[in-house]
Amino acid sequence: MKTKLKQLIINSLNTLVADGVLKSVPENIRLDHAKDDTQGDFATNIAMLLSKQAKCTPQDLAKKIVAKLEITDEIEKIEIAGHGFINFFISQTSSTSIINKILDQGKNYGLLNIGTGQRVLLEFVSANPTGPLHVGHGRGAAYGATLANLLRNAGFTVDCEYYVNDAGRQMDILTTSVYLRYINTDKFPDNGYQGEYITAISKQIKGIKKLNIFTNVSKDAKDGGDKEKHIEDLINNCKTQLGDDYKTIFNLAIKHILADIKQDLSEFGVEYQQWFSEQSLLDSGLSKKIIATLQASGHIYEKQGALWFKTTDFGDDLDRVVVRDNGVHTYFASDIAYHLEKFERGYDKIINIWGADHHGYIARIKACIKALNHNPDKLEILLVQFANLYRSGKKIAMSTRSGSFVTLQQLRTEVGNDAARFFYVLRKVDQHMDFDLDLAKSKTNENPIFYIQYAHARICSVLAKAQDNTQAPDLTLLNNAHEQALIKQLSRYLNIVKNAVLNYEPHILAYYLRDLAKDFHSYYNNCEFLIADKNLQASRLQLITATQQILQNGLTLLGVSAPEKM
RNA sequence: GUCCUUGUGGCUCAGUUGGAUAGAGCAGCCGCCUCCUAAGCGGCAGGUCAGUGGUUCAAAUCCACUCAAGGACGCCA
Repeated sequence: MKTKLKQLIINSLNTLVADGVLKSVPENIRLDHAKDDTQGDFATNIAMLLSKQAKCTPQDLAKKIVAKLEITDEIEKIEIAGHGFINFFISQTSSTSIINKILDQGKNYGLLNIGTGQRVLLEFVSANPTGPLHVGHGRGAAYGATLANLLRNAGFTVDCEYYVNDAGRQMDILTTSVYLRYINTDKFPDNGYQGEYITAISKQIKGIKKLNIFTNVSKDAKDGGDKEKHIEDLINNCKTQLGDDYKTIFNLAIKHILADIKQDLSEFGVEYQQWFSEQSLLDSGLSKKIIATLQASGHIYEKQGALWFKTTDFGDDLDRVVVRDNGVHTYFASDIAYHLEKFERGYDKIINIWGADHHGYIARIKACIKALNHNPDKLEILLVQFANLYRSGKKIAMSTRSGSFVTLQQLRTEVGNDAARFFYVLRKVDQHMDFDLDLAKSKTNENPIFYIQYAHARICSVLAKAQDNTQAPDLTLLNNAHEQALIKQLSRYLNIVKNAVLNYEPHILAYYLRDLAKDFHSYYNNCEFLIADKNLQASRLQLITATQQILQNGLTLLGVSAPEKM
């Protein structure tokens, strides 16, 4: 309908160009859904845009455009508003046709072909495997999974990937922490991982010697020493004294934690196609090879015993270290290799969803992509702001290291998967989010997810009670204000889904579903469906069945269930 | 100090990419179950869109500056 109208407008403009009124026709014509009934169904601002060119007032130009407009029977009337808007009123048979379209296509209604044939790599969460996921990760998980759904719905082939940081110092701290719990020392370091899950893992260790690894160790912070040095010494003792057993403990720890994370995400409806190990980049030598390549091409230089990437050549404000003077590769070195690897896998689009704290990394990652002769525009980095957690009106401080945090799993069991998925996605990602635990836990109607699901359940309930009706529906009977509002809302769905995916903004869909549910609840309270007039009943049931379908399709995209009963 | 994000009723947030009288939910007040699920509906009240200037037919939206909040700026991961 919209494209048809656009074509009619373009035709009209073209004849005006031929008549010498206009010089040229713009490529893009705005045709929006009007927000008010008095403004018709669609509105265009074209007359205002071109009035200067036509050297007349917007109103006069609008009149000329309308005069040249071919009237089809789908258009009921056309009005020119005071400012120069041209408002189109669509005939009823044409507007109700959306109902049949939705019913015909069912689950497939809303599929788009924007991304047909394009492959997307979507990386998200990628939390360090040093402990369970907490509520901050939950936001990235919900957003990423929903974005994947939207992209697939738009025709893209999407691979979701989790980058596992299973290399580096944090892994040593993890391993040492587990061992310290195993030997059950009372001298646990400040800088170790103190969560209870560490103790749980340590109980799985069997047949490894309990040694005193506190010999020749510098003081911890609480004794006036340096906590970094303290744990460094412990790690070294652990490694040298345990030998091969160290690796055993390491493997045990990471296996457990990863299994936990996978299960957690899976229960949250978040599935990955790939889990990419950082260690594999070191093992395969790819990391080393790339550094050599970059060194050969002059992008990496040596200073004070360390290797530096000249990211300033590509817009970064400082050069960055890739290999420390002790020979250890930095996290950044792995990241370069990882991203190169991603590019070489041949995706059309690479999307990273990062926590807002990684903001400083964008410039340097894009820099090395340029240095490696790839197109940095292929990589899109989306930042998700932190979710602050509030309990009893107070912000909860969280730290993985100290073990004081609310896990994603705790949140899920407290508020339920549906509410959690929806709540997370209800905010724009670049918006700081206050997650009020008490509010989310209180199962009242303050949570909009119940409102939407309730609308769906109500429709199911009505349809279940409806007896078989052989009467054919006559959609022209759907002419009261509630019905027209609902029909209009349904006709917005395609556009909503399109906007949500193009902008990577699932919240657009979330808000739409709430609006749709509102129109339905209003209809429900004002009109009866199961009535004596079987003809009208059949028509109304068609309308709410279409509504049910859209609610279902939309909720599915958001990863939320559409219950038949509540 | 440099960079990023944000600033919209008492609270939490939308605002279809520059459009028509700035919208929801919660909290407040007043109404609606003999009826398909009251987890619902209807109504009232509540705003100088942080501020100033600019761009144009039109600015919450774009530009500049100011103010305020949060974050990022390691040979950490």
